[in-house]
Amino acid sequence: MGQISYRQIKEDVRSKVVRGVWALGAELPKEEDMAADYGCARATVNRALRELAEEGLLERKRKSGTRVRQAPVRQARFDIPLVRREIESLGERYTYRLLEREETQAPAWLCARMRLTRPDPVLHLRCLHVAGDTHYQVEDRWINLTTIPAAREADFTTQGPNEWLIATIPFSDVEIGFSATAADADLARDLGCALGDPLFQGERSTWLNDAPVTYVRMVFGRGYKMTTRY
Amino acid sequence: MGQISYRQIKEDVRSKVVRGVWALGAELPKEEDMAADYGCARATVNRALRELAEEGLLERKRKSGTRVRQAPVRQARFDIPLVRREIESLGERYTYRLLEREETQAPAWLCARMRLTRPDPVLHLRCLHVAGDTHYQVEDRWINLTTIPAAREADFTTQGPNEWLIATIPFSDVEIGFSATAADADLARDLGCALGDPLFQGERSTWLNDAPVTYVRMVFGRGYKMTTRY
DNA sequence: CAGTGGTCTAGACCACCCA
DNA sequence: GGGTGGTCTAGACCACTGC
Repeated sequence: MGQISYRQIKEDVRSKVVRGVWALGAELPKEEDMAADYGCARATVNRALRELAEEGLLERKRKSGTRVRQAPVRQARFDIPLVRREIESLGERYTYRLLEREETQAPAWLCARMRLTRPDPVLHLRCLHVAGDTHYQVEDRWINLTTIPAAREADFTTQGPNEWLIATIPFSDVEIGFSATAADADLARDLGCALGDPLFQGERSTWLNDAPVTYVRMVFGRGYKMTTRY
Repeated sequence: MGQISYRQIKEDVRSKVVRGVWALGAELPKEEDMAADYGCARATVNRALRELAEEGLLERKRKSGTRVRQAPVRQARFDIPLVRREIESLGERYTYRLLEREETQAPAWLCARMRLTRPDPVLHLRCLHVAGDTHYQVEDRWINLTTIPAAREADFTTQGPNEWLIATIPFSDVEIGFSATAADADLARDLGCALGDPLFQGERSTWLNDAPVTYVRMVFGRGYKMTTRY
């Protein structure tokens, strides 16, 4: 007879919840008893239950025990891949183009986004990522030159700033947000859509130990949908 | 002297990566050696490294060892709370209104979304979630009456279908997606925005062991942004 | 204060996978 | 084939928290 794995226990518990054996809010046996039932060590049950709790299915408290969450926390995990990889994994040819490059001082709205107290010098890049013939994403990138002076010397005409940054700078904190926006004249031109079209956009600010690194606004072509399953 | 915890090891490793002690792509010592360095059991190091790998910072392979990911997988986790809780946590008063209710057969596009082979009978609800005075979200809900016949008897005039479903039906599989859409006449009226305004929307399909449960389209009021940090 | 989960240990065997 | 991570065990002590 083989040992039971924590994965099997996870599946078994999940199934019992889904089948209604354990209703929402119901209390599960304590780890020790479950270990005896499964004929395994408590640590094995512990790992299974701990991971299910992390996934949001269970709720655990010392002393009071383990119960099925009343309102399962529905948390979604999205992979945020490199645009290039995303496009290549679609089977399309990836093309990159630098549209604009300027050195300037951080405008007020950017100071707010990057939590700057002074208008630091920044490198502003505007890039286009193309999938096959489709204009896939416009990347509006702002790099803090006080934190990352090396960005001044980098060549962004063949490699996107995202890839350069990832390969060069580690980061410690990230703030990310998704929303809808209307295509302005620039976006309509660069993404090949109509003025005012609704577009999906992501914004991300990155810090390295409180030092502001970069802010990026990624606007996707019409009809883009960010999906996941679990 | 106290024992070292797996959390401390996680922080230490994270810090070494961020400080560049271990560069991107670099190989870490093997678990056994690290355990000796930290003066703890291998299982403790294992848990720390395993979790860091799960978070996307490290990459582990049997035989070849543990290395720092070249392109840290940037995965974002979003909590998908109940609208009511989301609004209440903003300190606003939550109001709910049922706008429309009809029993019908699943149209073709819905069959595709819910992976139906036949046009099952469905309950279609259109609801409004209000935060204070602001029209926060329009919920377009379709419940499969073959899978969930009890929905026919449920009263959705005071409680939103989302809350009812969560309290009533477990689920096993979820597909979720976010995108941008333009306000049509109905949305403009219900959300109090202009025709054609760009709106952020989420869609979610849910199954219970391959049985289609529900599909929902949630369209948020102007300017909504879904954010997270890590 | 007592019960339950949280974590650590020391050791073992196994599975995978690169060389 | 051998090295590395993956997992399990049996036992221990601890930390939190409801009673």
